Amino acid sequence: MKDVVSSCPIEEVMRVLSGRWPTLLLYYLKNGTKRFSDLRRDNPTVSHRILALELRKLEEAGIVRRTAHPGYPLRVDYDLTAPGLKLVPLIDALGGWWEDTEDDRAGRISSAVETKLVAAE
Amino acid sequence: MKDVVSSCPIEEVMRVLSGRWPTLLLYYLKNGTKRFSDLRRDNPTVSHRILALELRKLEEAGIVRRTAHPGYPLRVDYDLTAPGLKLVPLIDALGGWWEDTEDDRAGRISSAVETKLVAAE
DNA sequence: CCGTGGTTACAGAATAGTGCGTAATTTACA
DNA sequence: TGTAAATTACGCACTATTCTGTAACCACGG
Repeated sequence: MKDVVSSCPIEEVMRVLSGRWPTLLLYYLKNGTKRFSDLRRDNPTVSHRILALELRKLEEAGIVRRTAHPGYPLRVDYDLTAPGLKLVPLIDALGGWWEDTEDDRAGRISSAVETKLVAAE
Repeated sequence: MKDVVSSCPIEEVMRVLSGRWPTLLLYYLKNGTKRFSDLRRDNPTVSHRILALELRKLEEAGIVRRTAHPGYPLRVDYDLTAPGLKLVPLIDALGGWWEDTEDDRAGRISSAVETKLVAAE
């Protein structure tokens, strides 16, 4: 995949929010600080490797803050940065949109454009 | 992977918006109706195949409307449905968030904004 | 033959999951 | 008392799955 120097910020946002986990992690982190194992419990379908990678990606994007406490057993906290917190309502808005428009999207009654290949006879 | 019947709508939204193209297509379609070849021109890095697939995904999600005009040479129009139009400002908001929080995300100095990156170009 | 919108077939790239290893301290238990 | 096992947050190597791209083909009127 080429590294196009995208002109629009939307492309850049999606570079970090794309995928199944980023928004979910935002969702769980908005309730407050969580540890690695908490996040794994919150959503058991993500593998530890991917969770670590996704968290690092979010950290590098400045959305999540990682705090490693010295000593053993290791303890690492994750929480949202200020930008991360500001992002949450936007993500929620997307979820709201999905629900609000459910009928409209599913029904697809949008118009009388039923001109479907009338090649029949 | 398993098909977890995701409890939260956010996961479902991301299922359709994830990836590089969906939001970009939204972006181009918000200016009005476009044909397949227009969209290819708008954004030359997407392959023929992927564009067709992405458009179909968006159509199935009820975000984009496909209108095939009978006759040859083939002609197909794409435009946003009502839900799709409502989605646009939300996507824009994400872009705005990305720009607004740029210093904060990059600098990660959550209390003071000191050096603004001067993009000299 | 060309151009349009789309599909299929195959290949290669990207992404995700599994399982093992690590570190220092605590606990388990004969 | 000694030794083994658990804990926590990963990293690494390997495999499995999925995604994306390329190329070719179809339909048809001109």
